[in-house]
Amino acid sequence: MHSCGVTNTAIDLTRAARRFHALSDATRLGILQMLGDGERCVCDLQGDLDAAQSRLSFHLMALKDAGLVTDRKEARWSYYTLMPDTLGEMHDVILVLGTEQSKGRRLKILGRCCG
Amino acid sequence: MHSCGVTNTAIDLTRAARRFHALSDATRLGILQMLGDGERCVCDLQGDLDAAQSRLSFHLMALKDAGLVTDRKEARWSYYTLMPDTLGEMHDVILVLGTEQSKGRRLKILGRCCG
DNA sequence: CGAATCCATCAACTTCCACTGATCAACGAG
DNA sequence: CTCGTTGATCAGTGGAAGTTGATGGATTCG
Repeated sequence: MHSCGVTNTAIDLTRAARRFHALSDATRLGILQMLGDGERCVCDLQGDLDAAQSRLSFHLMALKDAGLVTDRKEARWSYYTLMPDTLGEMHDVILVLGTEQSKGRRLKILGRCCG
Repeated sequence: MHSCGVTNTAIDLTRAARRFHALSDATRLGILQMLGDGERCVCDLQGDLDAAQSRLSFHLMALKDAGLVTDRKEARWSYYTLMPDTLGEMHDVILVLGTEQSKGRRLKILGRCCG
């Protein structure tokens, strides 16, 4: 699946583009950052990100469509969580992008990782 | 700078968003993929990506603005090259996003990487 | 039940992107 | 010098994406 094994892998560019689009907004990145600490309900995010409710809902939907988060309803609240595997896939796409054929460059990008 | 060391690092979300935006288009990802094999002139890309010249120019500009590629002029031609460090930074942003405070989750995303 | 909270959804509007076709500057070749 | 090639840039256009404010459904609490 997604490992640092960076195989040849013909990437689905359209799919990847859609996902990167989900990351191309500061509000959405802010949401992901908060979710990095664990599950959050919308009202929490609303307070911390100082965003109108409908705006937040819009961005959460975008993240959900991209497969970057999931939601869960409990009582009145909707809780959102990261889907770490998707971030993992995207991380791999970036690695592959910089490297395709050249193993040498790959290691350079990886830095001291996977050394 | 960008290493798998994934430090705390307050990320500049706006800057990151702008960069991810550059990756949010299949044509641009295609360009990056081709540049993974090494420097290319615009006319090469044009042939292989089957894109109109002004369209290509537009996307190359977007990639350049995002710091993902550089260009070099020689005679009649413009040659474009990847800037691997920028891809490296973005790769780190993704890692940090999934992790912020939680070291445990970080390792999970990294998979077998960084042991 | 009635009031309040949480959140998704909708319509209206604005802003931003991507694409096309045209033009133009730079360069090299004949 | 003239012509063909390379590629940047520009104006115009259609459509997608983001924002706001309002509405309504679901749920909880008094």
